[in-house]
Amino acid sequence: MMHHSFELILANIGRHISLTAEESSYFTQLLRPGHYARRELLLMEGAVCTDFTFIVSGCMKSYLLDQQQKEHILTFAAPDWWIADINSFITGNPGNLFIQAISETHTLALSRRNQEILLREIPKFERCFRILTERAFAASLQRNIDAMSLSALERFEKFRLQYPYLLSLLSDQEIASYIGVTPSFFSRMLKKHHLK
Amino acid sequence: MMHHSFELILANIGRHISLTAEESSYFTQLLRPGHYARRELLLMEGAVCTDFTFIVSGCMKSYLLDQQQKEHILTFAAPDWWIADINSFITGNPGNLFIQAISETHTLALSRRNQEILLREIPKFERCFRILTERAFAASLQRNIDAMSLSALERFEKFRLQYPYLLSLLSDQEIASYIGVTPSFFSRMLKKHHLK
DNA sequence: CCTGCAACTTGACCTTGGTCAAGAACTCCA
DNA sequence: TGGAGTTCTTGACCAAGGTCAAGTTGCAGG
Repeated sequence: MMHHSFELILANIGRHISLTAEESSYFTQLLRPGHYARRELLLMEGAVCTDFTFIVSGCMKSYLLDQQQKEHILTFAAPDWWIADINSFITGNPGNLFIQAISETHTLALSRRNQEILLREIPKFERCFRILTERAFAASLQRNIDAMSLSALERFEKFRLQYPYLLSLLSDQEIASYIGVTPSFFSRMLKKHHLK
Repeated sequence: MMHHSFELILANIGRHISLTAEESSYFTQLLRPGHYARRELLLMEGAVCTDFTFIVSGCMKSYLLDQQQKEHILTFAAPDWWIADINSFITGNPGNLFIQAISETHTLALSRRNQEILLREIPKFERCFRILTERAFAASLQRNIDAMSLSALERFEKFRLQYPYLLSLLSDQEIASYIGVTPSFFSRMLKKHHLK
């Protein structure tokens, strides 16, 4: 069963580079399994994000609180995705994001220190992380584009087409926060367009 | 003088990895110098972005036109920065961004093909591009956060503090587009707050 | 030096989405 | 199974920022 829990992450990595059996086990032994209850925090504002975290099951979100303590969701992470406060992770400085479990979640964490060891011992992981980062970067740019050029309704339509799986896991508030509107406006919008 | 034109890019790379003299010259010979007049396009919507482009002097912007043909600026690139339509570059599909020179600009282009050769011949460049991408990714996430949690005025204040150098090169329309407001609102905002 | 276009400004009005507060509807355990 | 907290909905009102069009200013090229 130990073996079983690494299947998803090895498949994830295997999409970008191929590993021998030894390399795979070297890699997996650098991972730290974690378990979070619904609403449990993985990271708090002001803490240094020391881990790059892979979601095995469940779902997490990263968000920040603005000056008025309003929550703004930056990303969701479903199974087979990674989550971190990248800015804090790469600089080593305290971050301003919270990361929280939306439902009961199993994770595998790769610490900064272990990532360095991994990259030194198996340099082809550089390639893997480059590709993962490129994709996440492209997704983030697209979100900037959408925020600038689409209406709230269009952003929601796009979200539901792109992440139908997440829709069922999230509260309306969370979807509203992600697309960048208030819960009350979101509720009105759904009603007006008979989307619920 | 050939040598001189590579100093900036070698310093840029040198911030992340160290290269021998041979590696440096292997790298620079994979670069294609380019020159663009003010307003000249480096990339058009619908074209495949085949190059990762380094700005030696001058300034460029990437932008898209929305359904109503309104321009939205995604990024600026001053000297010592890279610019590309990352999504098109990594997928090889036609992109939806334009890249255009704001002033007369000298560039060094690394094509996708040459990047592959470079990564194969000198694998430590994987690390370099991973780090460059991570930083660009962190900047993009921060922009998402700012778009969600700051007012137009706050976004402008942040922009002028962060990129004072760009302020002098850009028209008000371009700044307005980048911070995500119309030129007329931007003009009113400056006046209201005595910012000009 | 002048002209013609591009950039900026401004007025009047409009739209999208926010605020605050109160009520209705879930749910999750004890 | 029955509260106690969430979450969702809704009304009345508000504010940030957009639209359109008409000036004005500025400046680059002939």
